[in-house]
Amino acid sequence: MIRKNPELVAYSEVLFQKGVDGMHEEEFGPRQLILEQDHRYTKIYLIKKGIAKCYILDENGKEFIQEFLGEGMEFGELEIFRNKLTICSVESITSLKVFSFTYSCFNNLLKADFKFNQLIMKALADKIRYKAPRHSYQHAYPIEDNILKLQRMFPEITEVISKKDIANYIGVTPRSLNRALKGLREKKQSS
Amino acid sequence: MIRKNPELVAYSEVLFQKGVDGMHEEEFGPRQLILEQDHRYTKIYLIKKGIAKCYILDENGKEFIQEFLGEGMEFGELEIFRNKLTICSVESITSLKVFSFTYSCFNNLLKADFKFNQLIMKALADKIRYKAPRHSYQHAYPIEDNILKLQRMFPEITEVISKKDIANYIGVTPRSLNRALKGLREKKQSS
DNA sequence: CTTTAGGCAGGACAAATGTCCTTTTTTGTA
DNA sequence: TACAAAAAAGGACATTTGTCCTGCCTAAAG
Repeated sequence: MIRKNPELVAYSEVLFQKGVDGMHEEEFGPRQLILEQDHRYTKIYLIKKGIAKCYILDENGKEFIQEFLGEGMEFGELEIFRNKLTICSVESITSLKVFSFTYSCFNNLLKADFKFNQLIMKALADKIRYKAPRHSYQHAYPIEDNILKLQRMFPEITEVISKKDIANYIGVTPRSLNRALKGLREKKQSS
Repeated sequence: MIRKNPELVAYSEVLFQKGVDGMHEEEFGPRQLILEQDHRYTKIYLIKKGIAKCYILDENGKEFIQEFLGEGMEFGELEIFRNKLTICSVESITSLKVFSFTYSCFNNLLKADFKFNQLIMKALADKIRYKAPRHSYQHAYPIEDNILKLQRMFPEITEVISKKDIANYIGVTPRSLNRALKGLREKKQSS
């Protein structure tokens, strides 16, 4: 559930070593807002190290977390294909090391480097494959089942990510998350 | 909410006229299962005419509709990038005319035809942009608001798509959909 | 004309989740 | 160590949504 893409980060490292024009290394501290929803940017980012969250804020100020981004995940890339505003905000959770690509650099790579093109294509397809079942699962199953699934897939989750973020990821209030966690504790004891 | 991509269908028409190898025209009747979840296929489809639904079935047999596909929408393409099983089933609603691409044809086009490559890249990005806010909106707002939004964006929806499908698209039971519709009718009267 | 199957509407109740608080625990800092 | 601020836990109640039925209506088939 903290998504990764080692292949893409490895290949980007190679490109960077080659001195591709328009690629840079950058760093961010924890809890920094990197992209803001409904804005326009001119760079694409790829995480080398650290964790970020990508979320949508609705008009009531509730945040709905789309995904947690780990090594090799890129963001800000959707806006290059159509000239549109960002749909998500991205904020670092831990401190972050990233590669940044200028738009023209990214476009050049897509055109001239078929391996890069393929990797980005795969990354987009993975994002779709990831998003689709997630929401239907969350809708169709009670909160407790969602928590169990999370814990199975990523046991150390509570050590890295706050309760509030976990609740926003599952799409429930912290109150409901607590209730479900209590329910699970009780079931565990009695068994 | 019935998504379209005229640019892609127009360009595919051009490719087909050129006689690209591995492209075919096919037709389906209404309510036909074209792709089944958790299976492997060797073709990619692109809708020329008609409407289909793309949905996920969970273990309890509930279906959650991901999107309604109209002209220019492609499906079966996610599985070509990673060698994986389909995550959705796709079923025609009306009768359907489609182009089909064999995997090798599709791969060749991606590699040799940059315009095609770009169009597919855009289509993937659009799918992501479409899915993200949809689920967060559905989660964050009551059913009535979701219905109003649907009706605003697509007034003739009830003429094409059954109540059950609409409910499965919003992610609620038909009972809840009815309740919400009744609520809306009452509000309308009193105003 | 009757029969039957399927879609649609809705009543009654149960269960899940949200809202609004208060209390407890943890954490960071003077 | 002590204090303030933030995060987490949970009680009480309201609201939303689901489940399980029943009945109505329509259309297609005998």
